[in-house]
Amino acid sequence: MTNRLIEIFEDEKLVARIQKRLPHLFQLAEFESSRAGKIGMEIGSVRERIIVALLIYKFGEANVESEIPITESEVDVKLFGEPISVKTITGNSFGGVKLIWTVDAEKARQFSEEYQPRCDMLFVQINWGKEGGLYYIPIKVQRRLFDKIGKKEYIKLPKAGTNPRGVEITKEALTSLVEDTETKVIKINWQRSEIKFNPYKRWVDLWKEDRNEL
Amino acid sequence: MTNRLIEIFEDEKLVARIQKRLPHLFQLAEFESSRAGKIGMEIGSVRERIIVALLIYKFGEANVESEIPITESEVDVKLFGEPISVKTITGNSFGGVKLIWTVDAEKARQFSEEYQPRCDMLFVQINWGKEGGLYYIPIKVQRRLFDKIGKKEYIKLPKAGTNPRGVEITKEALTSLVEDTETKVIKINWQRSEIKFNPYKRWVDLWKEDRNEL
DNA sequence: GAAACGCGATC
DNA sequence: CGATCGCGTTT
Repeated sequence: MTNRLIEIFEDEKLVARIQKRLPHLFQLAEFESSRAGKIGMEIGSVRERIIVALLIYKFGEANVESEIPITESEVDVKLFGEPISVKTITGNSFGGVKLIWTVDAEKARQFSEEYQPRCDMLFVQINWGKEGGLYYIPIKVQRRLFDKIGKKEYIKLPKAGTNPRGVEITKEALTSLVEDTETKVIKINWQRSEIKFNPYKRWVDLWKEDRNEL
Repeated sequence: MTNRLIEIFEDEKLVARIQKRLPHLFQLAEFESSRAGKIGMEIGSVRERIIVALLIYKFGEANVESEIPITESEVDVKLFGEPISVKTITGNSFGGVKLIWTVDAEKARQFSEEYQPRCDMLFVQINWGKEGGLYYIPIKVQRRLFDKIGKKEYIKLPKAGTNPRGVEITKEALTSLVEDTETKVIKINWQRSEIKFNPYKRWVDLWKEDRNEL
């Protein structure tokens, strides 16, 4: 199977559409995943849905397998049968991206012993008011770097005595992946649009509504 | 400040509305928090929004402070200035409810040394096809039990060498809280209604849409 | 009942 | 930077 993800990056009209529209869609996602203006980590799942919808838009429902259990490790979606992991992060730094959401010291160490890149990755760097991008990091790029620098430089274990959320890829490794010549990117200028949103209104209306069937 | 939460449980029309409508609203929440029919833990935040909307519906926006950062520990909302924690769980057992989402062994132990109940609790037991309920567990009930049985029987630490998500209240403690004579309950018969939902449709439509401003 | 697992922002 | 924290379901 040749890799089809690359077609997104070569489709000029689609690239333009992504550049125009992704910031707006991700902003909607923020409203729906926030409380008191602070974004929850579950934003990641909503953004993933937006990226999967992009795959469906480009390749058609028949070629996008989205029926993957929500707690499946690593794989989020399959395109023409090939697994893809979707990861998103906000800011200038490439630090903090989790490979697995495990904190227990022994389990984390065990993971790091067994880990090997297994999945193409779609990585979105959000950077409001600045530049970021949508990156396609092929599995072969990940493997090449992993084999070159080794797990000690590639994987960052949760620090004991603190309150982390999982095992990370090091900032240095992710930076190398993103800069690799075989990594594809669509640069995105993250401008906000104006949106008003009240997360409770919908539910208050449903509580108020007079309907006999409910 | 006398406690106003109790008014929900004494308002017969509201009780009837909750019994009729909560299952439907929580079912909507499930669709929006699922992938491949499996529910993600973030369902808790959506259900919380539904419960907060209920407070707004009953007491008015002016008396419900919902502007609390999403990563605030323990407190989810304030009613007439009093903090409330909202917790939800599915099933027959009262096990697995987290007091804090910390797994690191040292931090978890430290939490258990310092913990004391500080918040009224609204607890929803979902039990599809069976009976469950919406419980109001006053802080004084929590404190009385905590002082009686002690932290060792009240708090369950994450088990080392496994992959847990945090520090729990023991099943035995939560069962006692729920059965306390000062705990209020609205019994709920969790019947499902029929709903169709495609989590990607909305986003695919937004990708397709032809709009110049986007 | 025990053990598995998802999702990064913020101060 | 280095530290903090939210949300339970499923097999």
